[in-house]
Amino acid sequence: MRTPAKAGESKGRRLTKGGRATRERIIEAAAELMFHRGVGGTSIPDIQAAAGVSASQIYHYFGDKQGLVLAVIDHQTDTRLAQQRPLLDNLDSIEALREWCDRAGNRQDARGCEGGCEIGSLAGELADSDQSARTRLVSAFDRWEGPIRSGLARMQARGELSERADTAVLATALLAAVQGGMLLSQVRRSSTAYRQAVSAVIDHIESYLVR
Amino acid sequence: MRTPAKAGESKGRRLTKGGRATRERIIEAAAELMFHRGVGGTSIPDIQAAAGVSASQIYHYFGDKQGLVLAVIDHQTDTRLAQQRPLLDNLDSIEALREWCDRAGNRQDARGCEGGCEIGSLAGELADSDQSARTRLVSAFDRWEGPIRSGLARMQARGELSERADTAVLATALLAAVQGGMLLSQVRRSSTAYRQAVSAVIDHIESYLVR
DNA sequence: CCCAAGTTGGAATTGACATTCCAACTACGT
DNA sequence: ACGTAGTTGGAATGTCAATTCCAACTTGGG
Repeated sequence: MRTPAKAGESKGRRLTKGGRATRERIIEAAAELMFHRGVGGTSIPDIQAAAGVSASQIYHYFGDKQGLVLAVIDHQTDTRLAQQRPLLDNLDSIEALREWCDRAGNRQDARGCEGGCEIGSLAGELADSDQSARTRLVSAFDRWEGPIRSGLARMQARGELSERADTAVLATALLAAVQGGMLLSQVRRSSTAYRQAVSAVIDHIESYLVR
Repeated sequence: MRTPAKAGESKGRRLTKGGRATRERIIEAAAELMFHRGVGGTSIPDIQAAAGVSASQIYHYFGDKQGLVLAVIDHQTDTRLAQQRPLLDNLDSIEALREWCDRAGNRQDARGCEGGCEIGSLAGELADSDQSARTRLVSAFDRWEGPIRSGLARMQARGELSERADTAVLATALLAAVQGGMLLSQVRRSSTAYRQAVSAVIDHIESYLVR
């Protein structure tokens, strides 16, 4: 017996090929707008115009604005992580860590340091106001931090990283440096702070290298 | 010859004792609300109710909502920095750094990890949408980072910190760790990430200690 | 005491936004 | 081909926010 599946929840929902495409188009347009103007600064009419759809379509596929926001969080998480692979899955050397961080810095420069981290921005705006959004953001950060920790753990298992190193803590510290660095860069319109913050933490990780 | 001073700009403006009090009351109520609900989530009517003033008073003292937001940024910056003194002005030992960071962590716990950094939250929301807000946020972060760097520089001048240490970079890294750590803590509702992130950077600074 | 300037209340205006509704249209399995 | 279910357009609704206005009240200096 299938759950009735309220409108807007894609689970168990039947979508035609066109429907799926429309749904995607809406999410992408919304993600883009929300990244640049914030969730609160992005209205449904804005999204309608950007995606070229009517209001009823948005409500048909997402139920309400909050539903759309949740979908945007998941979409940004998937997209961002996919973008970082395969680097993200091979962070098991200092060079790999530096390369990975450097890529994000270049990306930030490429867009003139406008906007910070796609996930971090959503987090700052939604963490306190939307409980279900916060939950998804928790898992977004977990999905991000996991591969970092795994890479460090592999280095440690191979004996390259001292046993004294707490890979979980180091992974958290690096993710925090990325987030904080991005925020400072966004405000200062220069990727320098990001690069310095991240580099300092990697230097610290490097200090745990064996021999 | 005095500039005409448009309404809402306090410079050169004549305020009675009561006027100044009202102005302060509005800023404080607005700061509180904006911290909890975000700038976009805080309406003028909300502020009216919280401060116990009428709409005309807000517009009389600040011109428009943006003017009020700018005042809130400055207020939060002043308040936050004042709150951290005298610790902030004496960050010239590893213990002092740890103590200072620890205080912020306890503060975060005390409020159940709701809300992140007062300045960082404003930064995330306003950096891309309000140019003049961004400018003030730049100076807010500079006023914050300055004392950190000064403390480190003093340690270095005293010969406690290696010449190889770049105090400016380390100060930026620490501030970024604070910001990123606060964001993660806010999302995860646990100060652990903040403490770990900040602790890792201080460990790194410690590695530059001479002998 | 008297006026100019500062302060306040509260209603009115204007516009936008989230959301709903329903009628028309289309795809697809049987 | 047929009908159910999915899809779409676009107008209508109700709410609420930002801002303006103006008249009345207070204060402080001369």
